[in-house]
Amino acid sequence: MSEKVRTRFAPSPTGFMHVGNLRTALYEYLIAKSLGGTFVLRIEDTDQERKVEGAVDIIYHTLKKAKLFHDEGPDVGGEYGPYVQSERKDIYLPYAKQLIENDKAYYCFCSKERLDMLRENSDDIGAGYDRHCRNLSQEEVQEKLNSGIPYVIRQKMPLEGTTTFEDAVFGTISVDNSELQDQILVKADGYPTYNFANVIDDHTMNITHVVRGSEYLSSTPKYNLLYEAFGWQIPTYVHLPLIMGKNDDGSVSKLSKRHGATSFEDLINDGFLPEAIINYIALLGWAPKDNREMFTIEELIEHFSVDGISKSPAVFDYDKLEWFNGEYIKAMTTEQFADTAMPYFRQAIRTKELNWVKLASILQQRTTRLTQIPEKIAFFEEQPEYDKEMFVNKKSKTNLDNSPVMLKAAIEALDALPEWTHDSLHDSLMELAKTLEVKNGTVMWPVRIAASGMTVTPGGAVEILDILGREESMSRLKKGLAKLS
RNA sequence: GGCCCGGUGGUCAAGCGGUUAAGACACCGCCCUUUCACGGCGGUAACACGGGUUCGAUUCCCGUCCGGGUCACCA
Repeated sequence: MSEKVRTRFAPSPTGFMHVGNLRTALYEYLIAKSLGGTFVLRIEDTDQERKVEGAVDIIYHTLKKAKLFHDEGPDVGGEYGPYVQSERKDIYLPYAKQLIENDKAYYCFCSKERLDMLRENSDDIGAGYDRHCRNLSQEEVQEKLNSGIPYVIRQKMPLEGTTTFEDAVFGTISVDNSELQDQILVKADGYPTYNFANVIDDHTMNITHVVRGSEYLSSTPKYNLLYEAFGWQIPTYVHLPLIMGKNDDGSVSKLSKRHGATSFEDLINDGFLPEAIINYIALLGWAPKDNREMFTIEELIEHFSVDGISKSPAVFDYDKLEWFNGEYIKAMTTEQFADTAMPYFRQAIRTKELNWVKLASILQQRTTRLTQIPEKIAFFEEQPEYDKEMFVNKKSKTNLDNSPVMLKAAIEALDALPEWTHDSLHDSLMELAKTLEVKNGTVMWPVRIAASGMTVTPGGAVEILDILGREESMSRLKKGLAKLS
């Protein structure tokens, strides 16, 4: 019984990775790794109509960026392949036939039109299939088969009794069998449905823990019946609470586009770091024993356990994600930050050659999303038009009268500077404030405004002058003085 | 609508019969400070409701209400 733990991530290639899916993958990975097990990637592409070009690559790419490395899968191989359902097409039908022989499934020749009619004519939303073909005689079946009428294979649900299963998160759940529909196992095109393929694949791939969103909770009894029909060992079910989004009216519903970014790619494009995303979603529906919040993926493996998983749905909080992101940004070395921020620097600074590391150092502490960077530093490239009222600041005790005085004095002092460095600038301006007997802010404020044209800037006057360089700085300060006179 | 699941501050969440009901995000205030931010300190704010069980219920049971999920030849 002490078989090795195996979990699987089984996305269908739809073209993007919803954060809910990502979190499922994360937990599957964590369960496997924390128990010394194997994490498998399986592509569920049995719906030929919904195939999307390049979607599988997005899955590989996302998993890689999120550092959720699978041990087996279409791209890395493994002894339980193939790992793409469309390539396993031939293995499902024999199992379905076996079920038919054992009276656990049956051929159904009902047309789609008949099914549609059934639905339309029923006032009960949950009426479902009327089991029209359930009791066809062997001869009738053979006759229809021979005449080539398209068919599907349906599961024969017990008409009475209850089905009970254990879930590692939700506990014991029982459902009356009368609630269960004779669901389709094999579609008319010969492909298995998700529900059927899943059971066959999970069993043949030796999956021990079936981890998925709680939207599958209500179809789990059908799975159980299938496992029982085959006489297979039932896996450990781990159903995860759903990730919700907050609607404008305050209500919540399954996280979707209207709530904001919902896919990993969207989040990355919004300036979030993969590590921050992973860290945040790990805590959405799971809590460690202690109060810890910051976790690397390795630390998650160490601390994760199924009993920390919560039952109630969680609202995705972009604010908290952003906080995590800021923490991860601050934790970088300046060089690392300069490196990852470079594309955003380039977006704003096209012509000037600035000292990127210096720029990075003043930005790092105040960046919570990479996408904020360009607008914050655009003034280095080109000074915006600004109003002279910006020189007025109560806290720094500056106004339209003393600002030009301060500016003029600063220009003279800086002009006399033998070298243009952060320290020399700092000392010179501080000295100036002392000599003029004003508070530091009174000289710093006008200088910073003149240098940047902005009331809020990354870094103070000294940092900005330093990065701007002597020539550009002096030019801007003089322009500022002119504006005031 | 039937069935299933859930319900601790605005959000994520500890708690598992006796607590001043943690912590984090957000928000507010103060301090630091050449702006903003960072950082430090402090604050507002919660057990959905009604019955039981019990010496004692946020915790256990039942009902109500509210929320969510699910009822496809989609996954």
